[in-house]
Amino acid sequence: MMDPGCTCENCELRELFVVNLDDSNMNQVCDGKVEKSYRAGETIIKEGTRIRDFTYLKSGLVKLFRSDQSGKEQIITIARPMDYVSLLSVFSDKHYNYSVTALEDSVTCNLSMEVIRKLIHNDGKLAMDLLGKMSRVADEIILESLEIRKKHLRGRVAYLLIYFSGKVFHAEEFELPLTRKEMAEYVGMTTENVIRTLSEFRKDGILKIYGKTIQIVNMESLQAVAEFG
Amino acid sequence: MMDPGCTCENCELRELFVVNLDDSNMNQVCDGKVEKSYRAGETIIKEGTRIRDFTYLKSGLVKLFRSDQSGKEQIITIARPMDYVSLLSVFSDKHYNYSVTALEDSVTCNLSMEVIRKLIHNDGKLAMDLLGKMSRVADEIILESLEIRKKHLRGRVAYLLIYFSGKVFHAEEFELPLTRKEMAEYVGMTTENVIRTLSEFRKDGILKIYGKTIQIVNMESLQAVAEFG
DNA sequence: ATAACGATATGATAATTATCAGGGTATGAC
DNA sequence: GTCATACCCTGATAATTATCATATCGTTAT
Repeated sequence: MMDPGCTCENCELRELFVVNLDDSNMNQVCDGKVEKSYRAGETIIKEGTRIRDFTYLKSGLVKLFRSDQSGKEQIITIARPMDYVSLLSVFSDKHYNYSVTALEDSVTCNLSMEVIRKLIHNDGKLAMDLLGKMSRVADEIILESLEIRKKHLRGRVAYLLIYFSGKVFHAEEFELPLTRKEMAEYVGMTTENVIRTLSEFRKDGILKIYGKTIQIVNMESLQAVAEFG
Repeated sequence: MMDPGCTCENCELRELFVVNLDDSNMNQVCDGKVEKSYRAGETIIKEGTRIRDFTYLKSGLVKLFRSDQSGKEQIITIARPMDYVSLLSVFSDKHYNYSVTALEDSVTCNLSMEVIRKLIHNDGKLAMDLLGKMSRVADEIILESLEIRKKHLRGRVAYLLIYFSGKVFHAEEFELPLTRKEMAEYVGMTTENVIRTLSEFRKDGILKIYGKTIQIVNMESLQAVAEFG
């Protein structure tokens, strides 16, 4: 008999994570599954915590970051629905070496690492699937970081705006899910310079800014800045 | 009967890659195996090339890097023996998005991706092993890049010297396997400033420099610089 | 309502880093 | 041998970026 609380059969994640999982395995995963809701700003994972779950983002938006001794934070990446949240150290480490907090209200799906490990042992297709995903995610983070590193301040901010517009919100007008300070922590510059750069873009007629709401008026210019400037 | 050219049984890599591979699988891997030698400076993998092999570094030292349109190179990481060489995109991509060249004379062991894929399908232990390794390698690259990003020039150069001294050569005196230009490409600064910074360390009595040979005279100071300066 | 706080904003200045311009030396091609 | 080329080195200057000071705005706590 099925656990009545198990809704994985209809979960949109099934397709991604467990394309070819048969029903018996499916139920195994489901039994260990926990869904958790978080409000914007809430901590989902705290650096240093023991890794017990394999965590997916079902809806919302989160940031992965780490803090140094002095408490300053560096944002590693931003995860969207269907992304891993516990993506980096899950298979190589006992403890998280980064934190995760919700930027918007979010829901995660937590599967027991225990169960995942067993499944991988028995299901080669799943293993290949996971290797592919991990590989792609790591790849993207590394290339993005190299990309950002070689840009000047204007290019970095432009890059970030294009990222949100194109990859996250699919719109030329959107509400920034990050504070100016967080934007700075993401692309490695100071808060003041993020603000200054946004103001410049506004003066140049590239953007309109209403607090956290950004409207990209001239996408071509912005792209040119991201590319060269 | 065994292929007489197959020497995997005694290969030091066996331990790493195929700890629990049984003899039948072992032979499968061995049959598709090719060992290749490269001279310092030779290209091992060229960005954009189709991925066919799963490549290990058996001996030597190599750099992974990518080049932008204008031909400028960014070094992603340096791989030592027992490291993957094809580490990033192997499981997620058809083509390499980075190049690899030998810094010292090197030998690689190339296994057919085809065979690896099949093995993973059938061997859960191997799959977990690979997931763990990939996870660790990606983790290290990402954390290193964040680490370097938050340092000033002096800290970056110090970091690099400590890396070579501690992780690669296990000695306080060693021959730099990178040119000053490559060091700059690794830590994201200009060649001139790498040279200047090395000179400063020399004037401060932290290093002795004889061309490519570096002797770390005052490791405590160097570590302090890497940490704070 | 007011105080306290954090986020946004801008300007002036200082610090850091890149660029440019000029040296040298070594190495391999011819 | 000498030519070209790539590497190493240094100084002067320009460009970029961070820091510091200050002000406004909005939110929350009291």
